[in-house]
Amino acid sequence: MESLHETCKSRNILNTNNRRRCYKRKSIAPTWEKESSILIEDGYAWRKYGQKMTLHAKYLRSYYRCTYKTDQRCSAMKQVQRIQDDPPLYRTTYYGHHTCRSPANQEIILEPFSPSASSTLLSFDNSLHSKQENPFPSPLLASIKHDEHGAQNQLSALENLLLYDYDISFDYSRNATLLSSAESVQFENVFGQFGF
DNA sequence: TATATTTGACCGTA
DNA sequence: TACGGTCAAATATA
Repeated sequence: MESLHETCKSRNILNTNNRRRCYKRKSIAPTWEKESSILIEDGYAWRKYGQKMTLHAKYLRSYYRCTYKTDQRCSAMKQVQRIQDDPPLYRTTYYGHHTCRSPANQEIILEPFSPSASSTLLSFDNSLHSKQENPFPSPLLASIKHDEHGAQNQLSALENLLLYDYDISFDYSRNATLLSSAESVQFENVFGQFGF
């Protein structure tokens, strides 16, 4: 297989200092996508490598890749697009999976939910069939780690829900709602069960 | 000094 | 050819 560098050389495409650049663009489908009223810290180390104003968007789109992309060949990337101003709403799209083992993701400790935030919408791609394909633990699951005792059974039940092709909206009034299943089901006091 | 972000230009794809 | 994704030099920050 020809390397990118060799491809560039063979095509006479040069690099910096009067040289042109050559790179491959991703052609992969998003791993998953999330909309949130807050910019949730997902526990991974991201490095911003660009931002762009897109045609039909009112706000800049930011491009991030894993900090350990070069060190550990981690291919994870994400895009953050602000889609609404009031209330603030962001769409985060993830591409690829983290293959890095960094201090940041060996022990994921996330910020607690902001009480002022109204809701978080998680949407899972059809290709998402296992927990391992989730690019990072859900904020809910990560937060539950703080509760060392109990909640394991309930956690498993919720975890299973997360693995299905549902849109689940968690709000901070301690309710969780299935958004896209055939039946609209609301889980009362979900967070209460976990001691939130 | 090392690392991260900004920013304009380059490049691939539709 | 327009648009969006990426590069990399310049700049900012710790």
